[in-house]
Amino acid sequence: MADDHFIVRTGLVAVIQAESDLTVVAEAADGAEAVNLFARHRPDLALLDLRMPVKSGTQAIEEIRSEFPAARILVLTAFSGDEDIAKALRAGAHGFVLKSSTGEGLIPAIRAVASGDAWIPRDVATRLAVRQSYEELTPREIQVLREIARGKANKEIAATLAITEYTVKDHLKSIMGKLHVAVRTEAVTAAVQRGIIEL
Amino acid sequence: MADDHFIVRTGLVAVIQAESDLTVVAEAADGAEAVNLFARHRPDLALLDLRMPVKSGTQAIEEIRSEFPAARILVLTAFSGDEDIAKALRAGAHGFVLKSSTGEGLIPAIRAVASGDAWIPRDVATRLAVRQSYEELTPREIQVLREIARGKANKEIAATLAITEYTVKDHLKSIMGKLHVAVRTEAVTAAVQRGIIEL
DNA sequence: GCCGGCATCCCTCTTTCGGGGGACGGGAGA
DNA sequence: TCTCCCGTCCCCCGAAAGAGGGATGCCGGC
Repeated sequence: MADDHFIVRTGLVAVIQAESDLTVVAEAADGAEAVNLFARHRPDLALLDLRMPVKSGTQAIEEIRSEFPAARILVLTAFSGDEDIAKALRAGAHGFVLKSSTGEGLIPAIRAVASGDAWIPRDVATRLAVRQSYEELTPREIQVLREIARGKANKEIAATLAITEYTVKDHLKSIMGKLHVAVRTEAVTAAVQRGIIEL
Repeated sequence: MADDHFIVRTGLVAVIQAESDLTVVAEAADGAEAVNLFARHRPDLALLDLRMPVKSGTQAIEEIRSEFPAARILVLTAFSGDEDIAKALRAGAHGFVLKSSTGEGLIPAIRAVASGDAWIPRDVATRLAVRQSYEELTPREIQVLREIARGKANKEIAATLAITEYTVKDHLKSIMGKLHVAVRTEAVTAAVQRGIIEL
């Protein structure tokens, strides 16, 4: 089980240990630790937070799955832009639990994922459907978007990325088209809400 | 003790009950419940999350302090824009604990605040100092800023707020001046980071 | 071998922003 | 009272931004 908040880990342990057939075999505070501990303990299931220092939950999932293809992985997510969830799914997660859920939400998810089923709450599934209404941004576009979020003008972005202002404007056209927005400011807020970039 | 996440509440209870001289007398899942339970139980200390549904932590603090001026209040905050922290302080909080902190961070804070001292971690104090480097936005300015965050053009904002475009531009000038930024997009990101607006 | 997506460059034109100034009524406080 | 801040309106002007076109080279998949 991995989460960077000590309080949350304590809560999870308390909830899980209350079930006679469930045991927490190891606790990690970041993604890298999670990967190491998984290899050492080979648990029936990994419960991972997505936002963690050192190595993100998504990265941890990828590494665990590449080394142990049979690993069962349940993601614990708080606010989570849809982008994070989609990435975690692509990385190989089998289920999601929202941090706001009660023990009655968590325990069945653990049992389901451990026994080989998937577990995707309806609202998470809905957000994934919404997510599909826009296309994926290319790495270059995300790079440009990050600069825009920092308040840079097209000319400045062109200078830092060593391209012309024309190209920056083209990327921006593409970004706004994909996100279905008309101005750069909204492109930034939409991207933040979807978890494409962070502030 | 109040937090909207069941898992967090469970963790807090576990950590606090482990101390022989500390007891959790009541748990609330939102701000309104927190105010009610405080009035019923009159605890030595209230441990409150800032971001809660129904009624925010800050509102809860205000109401508790206005009814029970001697109430001792410790705030539990996760990421927290500086604005939230400053508001909580003005509302009458006596201390702050970061959600990432361990039991060794939480317990001394509880004891300190309960016994009448303040408890402000160094990094929180630093952020407050940073916060003072910009002036407070007026209600009208925040209203304009919210529209800007939604991607509205000055002309559109003027229409929805029933003022002229000149006035919108003037507010925007003032906003950018106060936040020390040069373009509207950066004004939005700066305001979000500081907790002045949300997305 | 062709097609699509990515990244790049280029041009034009209209609209919007952003910065500078000036002005006024109203309310809160020294 | 006088002053400061808020909210409002107004003007000018240069610099961005956004929308429309067209064009090239490269890579990977069918």
